[in-house]
Amino acid sequence: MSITHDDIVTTGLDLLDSYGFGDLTMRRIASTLGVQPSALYWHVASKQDLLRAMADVIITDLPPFPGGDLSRIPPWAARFHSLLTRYRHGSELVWSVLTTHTWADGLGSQIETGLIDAGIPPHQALAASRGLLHVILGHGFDDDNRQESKRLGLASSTWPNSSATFDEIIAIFLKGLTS
Amino acid sequence: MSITHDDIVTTGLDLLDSYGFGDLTMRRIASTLGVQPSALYWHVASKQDLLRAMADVIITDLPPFPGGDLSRIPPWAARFHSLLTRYRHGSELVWSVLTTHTWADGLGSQIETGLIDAGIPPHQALAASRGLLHVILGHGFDDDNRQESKRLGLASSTWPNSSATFDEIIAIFLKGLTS
DNA sequence: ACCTGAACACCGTTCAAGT
DNA sequence: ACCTGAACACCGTTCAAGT
Repeated sequence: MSITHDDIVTTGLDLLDSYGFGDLTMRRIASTLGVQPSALYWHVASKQDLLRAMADVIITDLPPFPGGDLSRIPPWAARFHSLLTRYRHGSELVWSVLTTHTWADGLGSQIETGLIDAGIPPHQALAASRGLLHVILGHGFDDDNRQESKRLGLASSTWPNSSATFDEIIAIFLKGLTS
Repeated sequence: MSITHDDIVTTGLDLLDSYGFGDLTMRRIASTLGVQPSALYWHVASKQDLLRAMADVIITDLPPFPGGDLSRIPPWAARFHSLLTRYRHGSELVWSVLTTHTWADGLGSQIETGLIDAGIPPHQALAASRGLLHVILGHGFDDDNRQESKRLGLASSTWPNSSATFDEIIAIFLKGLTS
């Protein structure tokens, strides 16, 4: 029986969870699937391509950015945050894909037009959309690394609940946008 | 004449500028210095160690976070941003060092106490300090990548002045903090 | 003290050849 | 159609040995 594209993506996400982003290699995916490394390239154009497909899976349940009503942004952001933290190193993966693809422009401009739709002046909407994305992804990435440090025993001092801190940051940002 | 620790750091920063973060390798640094790769390990414990030293150079002129007066934060943030963009891929480097070192805790808690000093409620100060760092580093990283895309000819549509957008984001964030 | 030489255990990717 | 085998051009790091 043949290996499928989905098998590769699923195995990639599994290994991301158990070994982390830095140790996610094509060769390891291949050997996990019991196949030669070169076999992957029949189903996948490159590692970048695979990472992009994995990121797509992680954020596949992200609802469209809510336009018109600013009060619906915090729950949307919280949802985004929870999707990112569902996989270990999920933020790092999504972030790395976002920065190397036009995907960022897609989501970024989606947020931007949503904000304009909600009455934010256009010259602020671009800045706000970038700030929002960076806060969300940066927080997730930061959480990933802190969790990693704890796992390695180099735990820094106690760290407050991440979701509460995240909500607080979003609240601050939104307040600045509307006042 | 011998190679020095500073030579390695300087060459590393040069190669970062001309080849980017992904192509910054120990072997390339060594060959640029006319030396064997293994020779670097007499002066430097590991690549991580070297990256940390490079990041230190990049942000060496960053003034301490201004406590007490919130109005001094925007120029401080702008200074930080300009230091990050002085080197190509400087944000990526600093960001990667920040997330793997206790350095983040150092700068993070410095910002946190500065905010408390300025009258921000303590339960907001932690969230705000993280948000501020993520906005600054995320923006720089994003700029790096956009510049890179332009350099490779895959330029997306025209992109407004980055510093103005950056200042706008900081302004939004501060307004949310004080209102 | 400082570097070379050689090795170890890896990478991503390509491509002819097999089935 | 799908995979193997073998190679190419790389990595970071270690360590005995040279000077």
